[in-house]
Amino acid sequence: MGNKGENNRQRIVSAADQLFYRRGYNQTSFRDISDETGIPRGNFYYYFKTKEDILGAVIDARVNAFEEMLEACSSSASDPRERLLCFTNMLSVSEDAVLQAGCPIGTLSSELAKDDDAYQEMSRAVFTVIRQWLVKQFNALGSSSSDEKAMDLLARMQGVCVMACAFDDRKYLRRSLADIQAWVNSQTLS
Amino acid sequence: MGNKGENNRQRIVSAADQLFYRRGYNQTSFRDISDETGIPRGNFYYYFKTKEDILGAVIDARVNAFEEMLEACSSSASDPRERLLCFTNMLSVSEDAVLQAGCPIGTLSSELAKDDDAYQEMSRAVFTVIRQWLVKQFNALGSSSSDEKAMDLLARMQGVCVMACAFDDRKYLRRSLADIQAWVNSQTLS
DNA sequence: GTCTATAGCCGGATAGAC
DNA sequence: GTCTATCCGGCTATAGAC
Repeated sequence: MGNKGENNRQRIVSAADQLFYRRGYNQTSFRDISDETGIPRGNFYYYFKTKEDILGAVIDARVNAFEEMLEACSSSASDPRERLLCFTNMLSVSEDAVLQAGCPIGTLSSELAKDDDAYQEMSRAVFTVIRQWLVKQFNALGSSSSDEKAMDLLARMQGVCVMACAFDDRKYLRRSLADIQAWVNSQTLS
Repeated sequence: MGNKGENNRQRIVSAADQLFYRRGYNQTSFRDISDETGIPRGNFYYYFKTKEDILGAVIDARVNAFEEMLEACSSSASDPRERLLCFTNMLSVSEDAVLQAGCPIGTLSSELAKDDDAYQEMSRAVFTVIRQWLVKQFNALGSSSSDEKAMDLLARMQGVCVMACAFDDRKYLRRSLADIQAWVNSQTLS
């Protein structure tokens, strides 16, 4: 009952997470994950039944990571606008990664939409966690149609990621984040 | 000197175009294109040296198709706002496809960003054609910072495509297109 | 639990007959 | 120009020793 196995499992998920982001799910092979972790290819099947199962574990890990991040934003301020700014600031913290590979959630979702349908529903979970948290913040601001605003904010950030990555344009990314944050600040507390 | 060869070449590019859109570039095999066209796999190498060359031809075809489409929008109206609305209406015309596979330009760009760098620059060409046309229209409206507005409009449309596809949400897509078009209409002719 | 070897399949690419 | 047969390598997945 040692937890060495759990360590290895986590290391596989963590490496797969990074690789799925930087190369894409379909373009990441077991060999890549093996090279990254030093764990032999054959061992993966002790922890996971299929590659799809690894994808599921990666998505679970991302859901957890975003839940923690959103919780941290919730804790960092009581003003919902401040919380929303904390969330959008992700685009600044991850600037280099966004320019190179886009948004991890958006690009995975777009990729999986072209594979089997079951995959796409898995990836939607990450968006859903964020969407619901955003709805809470807009509700706290007394907004009408909070879900629409949540979707609008998500869409705006996704669009900025797509374009910033497509043109590898750091200035555009920074300007657009500033625009988004100005919009958030304009959301009045009724 | 028959043009039968040119026909086959076009049929390959056309089938590849569709498949790259619906399944992704990396997930489309020569076998897929062969099944779709009835042209044997081996023949592809008479028309193209590598799969990458087929990608190049597909991107060229898309550039041409968008140039024609934008030209049609230019011809359809003299009011730049009307022209911009004509362009954004693409999201309505391609509703089903967008819900299933996202934006053909954006998703290809995101996919290729994770492959070799050279690929990504190829795919940027399609965005660039549209971007320049949009700048012209905003200039005609007397806008300041037309390029920023062009990028903002593109980003907004990209974001809507990502989210509409992720949630397979037709209502959201329609509402967001209406929002975008309202924004276009609010761009005053100075 | 860990590791090696390998099966079985499919990918892009090539050779060469017609 | 068209088509078939095939090479070679990489992929996921499995078998089985330790």
